[in-house]
Amino acid sequence: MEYLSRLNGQQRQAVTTGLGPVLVLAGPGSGKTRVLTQRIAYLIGEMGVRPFQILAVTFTNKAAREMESRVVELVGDRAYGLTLGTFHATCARILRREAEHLPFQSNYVIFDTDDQLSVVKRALSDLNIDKKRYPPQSLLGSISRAKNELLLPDEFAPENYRDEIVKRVYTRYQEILLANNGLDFDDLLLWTARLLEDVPEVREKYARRYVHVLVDEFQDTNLAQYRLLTQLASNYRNIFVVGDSDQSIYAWRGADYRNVLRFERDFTGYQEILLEQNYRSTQAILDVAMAVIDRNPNRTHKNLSTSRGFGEKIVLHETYDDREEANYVVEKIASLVATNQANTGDFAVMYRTNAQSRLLEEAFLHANLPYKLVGAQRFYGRREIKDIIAYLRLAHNVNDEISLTRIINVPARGIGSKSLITLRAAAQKNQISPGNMLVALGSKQEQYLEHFQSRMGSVLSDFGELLAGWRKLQNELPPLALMDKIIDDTGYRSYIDDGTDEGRDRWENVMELRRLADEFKEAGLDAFLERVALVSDQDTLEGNVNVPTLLTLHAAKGLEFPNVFIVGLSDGVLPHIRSFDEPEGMQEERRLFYVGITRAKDRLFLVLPLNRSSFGYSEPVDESRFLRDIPQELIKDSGRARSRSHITRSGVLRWEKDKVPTTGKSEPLYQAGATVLHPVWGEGMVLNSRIQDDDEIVDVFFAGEGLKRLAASLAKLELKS
DNA sequence: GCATCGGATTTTTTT
DNA sequence: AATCCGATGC
Repeated sequence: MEYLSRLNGQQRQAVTTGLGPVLVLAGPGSGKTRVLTQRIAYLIGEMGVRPFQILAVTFTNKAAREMESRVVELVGDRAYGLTLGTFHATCARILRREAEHLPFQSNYVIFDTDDQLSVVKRALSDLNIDKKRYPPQSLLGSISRAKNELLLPDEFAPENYRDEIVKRVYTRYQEILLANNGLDFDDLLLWTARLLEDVPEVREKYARRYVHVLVDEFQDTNLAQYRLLTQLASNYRNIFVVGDSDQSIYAWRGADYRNVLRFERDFTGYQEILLEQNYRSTQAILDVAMAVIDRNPNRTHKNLSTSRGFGEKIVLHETYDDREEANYVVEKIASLVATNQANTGDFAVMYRTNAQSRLLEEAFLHANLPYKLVGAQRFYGRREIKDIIAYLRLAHNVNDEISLTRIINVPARGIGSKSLITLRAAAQKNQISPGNMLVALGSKQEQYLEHFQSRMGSVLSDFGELLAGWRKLQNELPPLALMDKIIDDTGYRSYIDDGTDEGRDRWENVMELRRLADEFKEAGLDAFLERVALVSDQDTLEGNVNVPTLLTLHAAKGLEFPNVFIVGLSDGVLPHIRSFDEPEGMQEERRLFYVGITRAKDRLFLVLPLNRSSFGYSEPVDESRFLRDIPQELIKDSGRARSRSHITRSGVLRWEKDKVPTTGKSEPLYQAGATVLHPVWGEGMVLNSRIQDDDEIVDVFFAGEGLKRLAASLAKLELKS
C-alpha cells in the first residue's frame, strides 16, 4: 500500500472510498488517471475484488492501454481478467456474444463514417430524395443524434417537415444496415443499451458479473452510454465516474453534460470528491486557463492551483499570415532545442481544424525536422487501405454490400455500374444479397446465369469464384495470409504500384497494413477488422518517438506536453465560425481552448496570423475574441509589435531547400537531439540526420551560428553523451 | 464500360 | 488548392 502515500488527501479519499456511487470532479492535471488506476489496484489488492468483476471504460484505446499498463505495474498479474476498454470496443464484444438476442448476426461488420455516408446516399436514391436539398452529411447527423438518444426509426417523433424526411431516411438507412449485417458506431452503443434494458436475463448476467464499474471522461458520455452504464451498475450500484465539465468538448456528437445531473438524480447517496490540485502546469498557465474559462456562464469557479510556482509568462505572437505562422513555430522549436531549453519530443502544436496541419507539415518538411501527426484519417482514410479492408470485410461477411460496391471493380475487371445494377436486381428477385449471388455464380450454380448477358455473366462468375474462395479460407488462414491471397488474386499490387512515387507510397501503406495484420495471427480476422474499425486518432500516437507532435485540440485531450503551441487564434477558426450562432457552441469552443491551454506544463505559445488563406485566397482576419480575456500581465512582451504594420512578409528565415532523403541502407550515427562538438563552432544540437550517397548529412543548430548542414565525413564532429 | 474534362464544393471537431 | 461529381465522348 506504499503507493497510497504519494497521493494527496482528496486523491486518497477517492481511491480508498467504500462501496456505492462516486462522482469525482477532476480539474485538468489533477491526477485523474492516477486515481482511476489506483482505485482499480486498490479494489483488487485491498478489497479482495476479483479482476473479472471489474469493468473500466474509456473513450480511446490509448487511454485504455495506458490504464491497463499502470494497473499491471501496481498489482502485476493479479490484474488478469479485468475488463478494460473503450465504450465502443466493449459494446462490440458484448454484441458479438449476445447476437442471438438481436436482429443481426455475430459476424457483423462495423461501418465507419464513409460507409455510413454511402448508406445514406443509397437510402436517398431508394427513396427518390434529392440529395442537393437534403445533404447526406446533415441527414446522417440527425440519424446519429437520434441513435444517441436511443431512438429507433419508429420511435423517432418528427416535429417538422425535415424530420419527416429524416424519419424516412433513417428507416431505410437502418434497413440497409441490417441487410448488410453491418452496424455503425452509434449502433454499438444503441444496441447494447437496448439489449440490457430489454432483455432481463442479459442485464442480470452483466450486472451481476460487474461488481464495480469505473468510467473515465464521464462528461463526454451521451445518453446511450449513460443508460448503458446505469444498466450495468443496476445490481451493485458501485459506479465510479471521473470527469470535468469544463473539458466537455463533444456535445456535437451527442455528449450530454446533463448526465452529471442524471447521475446525481439516479444514484442518490452518491459521494462527491473534488480534485483541484494541479500537478502539471505552472501557475502562469493555470491563470491564463482560468481567465479564459471563467467567462463561461453557469459554471462553478474552480480555483486551479499548483505548487510548481509562477513559471514563465506565456507568449503571444502575431505573424503576417498562416504560412509564416508555421515557420515561426518551427523556428521557435529549433531554437529552444538548440539552446538546450527543451528536447525535440517536448513540443505539441495544436490547431482547431485538421486542414491547418498542412502548412505546419510543410514547414517541418521544409526545415527537415521530423514530426508526428495524430490522426487516424491519415492512414485508415487512404484509398488503398480502405480497399484492402473492404476485401477482407467482404470475405468475412459477404452481405456487406457497401464493401462489395467499393471493390467489385477495383482493380477494374469490367464490372461497371450497369452490371452492378443488374446484379442487385437479380439478387433481389432471388431474395439473396448481391454478395451471396456472386458466390453462387462463382460456385457454378448455373441457374442464376439466366439473369445476365453472357459476357456480363462470365465476368461476374469469375469474380464470384474469387470471392467464394476467400470466404472459404477466411476461417482457415490467418488475416495476413488471407490478405496476401486477395492481393495476389486481384493483382492489387500492380494496380496500385504503378512505378510512380505515389504508387510506391501507396504500396508501402499496404505493407504497413500487412504488418498490423500479422499481429492478429491468434486473434483472427474478427478481431483485426474490429481493431481497424475502432482506431481513434489518439491511438495513432506512437509512444516513444522523440519528435514534436501535431494534433487537433480535440485529439489533445488527456495528453500533456512541456511546450504547447496553439496556432490559428483568429476569430472564425477558434472560435470556429460554425459556432457563432448558438451560445452553447461558443461555450464549447471556449472549453476547447481551455483544454488546449491546460495541456501545457512549462511554456505556452499562442500564435495568430493576421492574414489567412482559404480556398486559395489570403484574407485579413481578426484575432480570436478569447485572447481579449487574457490579462496583459500574464503575457510576455514579445511578438506583439508596437503596430501591426511592422509585421510583414519579409525577413523570414527560410531553411535550405533540399531533396527528400534517399533510401540509404545504414542507420545515421547522429540522432536528432544529440549534442555534438564542432572544432570551429563549438557545441551544437543535432536536429536531423540522414544517409545520403554513402555519407551522412547532419543538420546541426549551433547557438551562435544558427543552422548548419554538414557532411559527417568532412566535418569532424564529435558526439557528446 | 471507361477515361477525361470542367465545374462545383470544400472546412469543424471523432468513436 | 485539392478533391469530388457528373456529363460527355470514345
